[in-house]
Amino acid sequence: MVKRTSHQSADCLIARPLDAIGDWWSLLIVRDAFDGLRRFGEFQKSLGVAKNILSARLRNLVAHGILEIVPAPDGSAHHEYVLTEKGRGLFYVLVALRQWGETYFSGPGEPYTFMVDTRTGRPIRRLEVHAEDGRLLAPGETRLADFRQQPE
Amino acid sequence: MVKRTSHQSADCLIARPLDAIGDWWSLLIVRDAFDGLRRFGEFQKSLGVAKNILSARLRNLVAHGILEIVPAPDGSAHHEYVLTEKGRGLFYVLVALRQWGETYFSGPGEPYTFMVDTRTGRPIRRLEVHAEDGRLLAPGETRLADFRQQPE
DNA sequence: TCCATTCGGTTGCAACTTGAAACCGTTGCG
DNA sequence: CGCAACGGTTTCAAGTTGCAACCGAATGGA
Repeated sequence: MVKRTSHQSADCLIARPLDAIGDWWSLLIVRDAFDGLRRFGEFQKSLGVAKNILSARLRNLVAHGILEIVPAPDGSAHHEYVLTEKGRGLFYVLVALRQWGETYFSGPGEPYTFMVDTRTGRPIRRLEVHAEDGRLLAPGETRLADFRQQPE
Repeated sequence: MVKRTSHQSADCLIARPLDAIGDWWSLLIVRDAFDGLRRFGEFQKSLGVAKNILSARLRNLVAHGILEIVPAPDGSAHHEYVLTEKGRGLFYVLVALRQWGETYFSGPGEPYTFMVDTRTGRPIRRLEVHAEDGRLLAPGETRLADFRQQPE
């Protein structure tokens, strides 16, 4: 997608995930996959993206092990795209993005939706970052550490 | 950045944050801002991005209220870019991305870094999604609900 | 004081990417 | 069979990216 070979950031563990995802469309595809969408046509209708772009993004997501192609559920000759375990790991990224969106982008009067617990239908809690000892950490109360600095 | 006016997804609360951020570079800029970088040149050196691109991304982040320009700390005539409250809200997105990266992209033998509590130097906990009643929710155990379906 | 260098960009331009539309083989279906 | 829908690929114009050159203001040094 992007030529990341040239720009070796100190922190590849943000850049490489971003590179694997590919672009914004891909993340919206993953979101739709969480919503149960599986077929090329479903994604295309939901996102309104050009078919060649969708095709390329799906191929990239499969190549990076985020989606996988499963033969067919109903014996149809068409295949479907489903999230892998790795792909389901992006759940937390989507929750974080969505809560940020809820906080800063939900204008009044808009069709406001939010995430609820499927079982109870009640809203989920906000994400929190906790220290090992359980203390709540605010943005900025963390830093990056080399593994050698860590007691194991 | 991207013409999102035409593709009205059912769930704007993922798409609009993505649109506000702009692109991958922008998220790396925000990450660097969390690491304490503030100056144009610092971002440029850290990311290795072309100056016109960096310039455009910084302008966009400021326009969306994620960064703000502050005059100068040391009386210098140059200004600096710092995270706003809204920008600091992206912390959870970065933590989620990074934990996903740690899980699936840290090859053995690589310079492995991870997030630690600044106070204790110990690793932070993994993000979790909790229901209102505190139950731990796995990926897929949530759905989107319209506010009208919600008891208040 | 004067010159050189760094900082923080803008501009020009070639290469690449994106996206709308047309096309196309296969599948499902009456 | 015939025909529409599915799941793409191809084409091509328009837009974006990124390298490199440039540039003015601020800083530093002799």
